[in-house]
Amino acid sequence: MTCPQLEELDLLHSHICQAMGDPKRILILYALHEQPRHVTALADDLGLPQPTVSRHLRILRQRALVTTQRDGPAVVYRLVDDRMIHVLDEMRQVLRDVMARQSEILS
Amino acid sequence: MTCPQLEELDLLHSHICQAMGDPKRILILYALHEQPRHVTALADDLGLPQPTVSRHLRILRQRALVTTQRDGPAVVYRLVDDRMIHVLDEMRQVLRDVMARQSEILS
DNA sequence: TTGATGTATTCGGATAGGCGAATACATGAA
DNA sequence: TTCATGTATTCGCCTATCCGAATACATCAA
Repeated sequence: MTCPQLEELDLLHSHICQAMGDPKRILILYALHEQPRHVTALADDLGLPQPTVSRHLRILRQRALVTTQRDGPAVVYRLVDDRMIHVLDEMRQVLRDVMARQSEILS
Repeated sequence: MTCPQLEELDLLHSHICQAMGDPKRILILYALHEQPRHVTALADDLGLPQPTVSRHLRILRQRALVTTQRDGPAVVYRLVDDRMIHVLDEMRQVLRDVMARQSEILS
């Protein structure tokens, strides 16, 4: 890499964005913000297959966005930091504003 | 898609995250926040090849994160909305906090 | 129209990411 | 230990992403 500014923190930063760069993972994050949940509960609530949810959760855990806690044979997933939801909300709001401005221009 | 909650806005939302999910694009966004720039200036300042920067800029433009303005044969790129930088900063801060908490636990 | 400058695209190859289906693994109760 | 429940992983396949290198395209001045 010839770009000296690409340091470790930048990589981690982009990893976090990447982790949120899948619509199903965004749904999972919002669902866990609403309430920590077992994998199966999450799968049922979102209408997704359990292995799919489990795979996405692994990614979110590797990126330190969610954490786990055993509950008998089940595993409870919860957000590590609720501020990430705030970040997502802000992003969503900016997106909405930009879209609104664009449709103003087009009309 | 069997998941009814996966609507258009969710897709756009994840597209934005995805757009920021590359370290070079994060650098580009911060550089443009500092100052709008030509493609070549951006490439020089970041130490990246011009075609690479151009390709990344196209992605950022398609996702409505940056906008363009001709300046003779050159093209000036600028951020559509500076709040996206604020979002990135917040994300970075949360990341830092989480990392700090983890190293506390490990020590 | 030609040349200089600046920008965008194409091509090919390598890598990563996503999914369904099947299956392996872990935990606790009986 | 055995079973039931819940979770994680593997496999094969397909698609998406990224890059370097080369090249095409756009704009303006002369």
